[in-house]
Amino acid sequence: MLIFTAIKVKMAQSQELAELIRLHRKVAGLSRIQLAELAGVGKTVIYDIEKGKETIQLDTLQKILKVLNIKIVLTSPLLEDLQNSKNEKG
Amino acid sequence: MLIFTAIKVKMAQSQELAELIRLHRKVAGLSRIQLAELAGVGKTVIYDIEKGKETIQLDTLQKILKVLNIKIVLTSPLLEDLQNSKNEKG
DNA sequence: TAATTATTACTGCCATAACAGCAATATTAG
DNA sequence: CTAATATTGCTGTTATGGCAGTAATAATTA
Repeated sequence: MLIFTAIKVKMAQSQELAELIRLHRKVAGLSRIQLAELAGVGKTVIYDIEKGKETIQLDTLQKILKVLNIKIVLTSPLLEDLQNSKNEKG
Repeated sequence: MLIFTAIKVKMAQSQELAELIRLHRKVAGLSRIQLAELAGVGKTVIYDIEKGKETIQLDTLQKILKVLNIKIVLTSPLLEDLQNSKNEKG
């Protein structure tokens, strides 16, 4: 488990999707095939993503992220404003 | 600008991508064509997304989100642990 | 109201994402 | 070490996402 220590720093900063997936998969103790089966996608997609492909489809990515317990959060100034004005009421 | 008030609640909860994009586009005062041109994608994609298509490609989505100033953040228990142990050092 | 312009909805075509299958490369057991 | 197993890397094929062009609809103006 120590092997990952090196990756950690890089990971947390870069947010590179490829390494994010790879790290989570490794920590979960899954092979690409296992992850693919759990996510209900082909094994090639896992390979592609970890190779850095950015043109994968959103729903495919979501299936994979779900298995790895990774959440996608969308934020924006507008959304934060809405969130605030909701608490304050208007 | 009040017209959006109704959407707000639904929006903030559902995080539905379609409405998220649509709202941001409207607030920015952009037509689909304008948004498409700014993002460097075809107009059809905007139409598809706002229609609820989930099989768009990640890079295409990112181009659009960038124009609308929406950020994608990925979170997970593992990532939070790494973040914490980084501050405490080990 | 009709005419004009802008925006949105739809369709066929082409490039390619996702797939299955196979080759190459670790990893483990004897 | 070799054999057996697991994992990863790669390729050809196929279904489809993204595109340009067009039709339909909505908004604007006279």
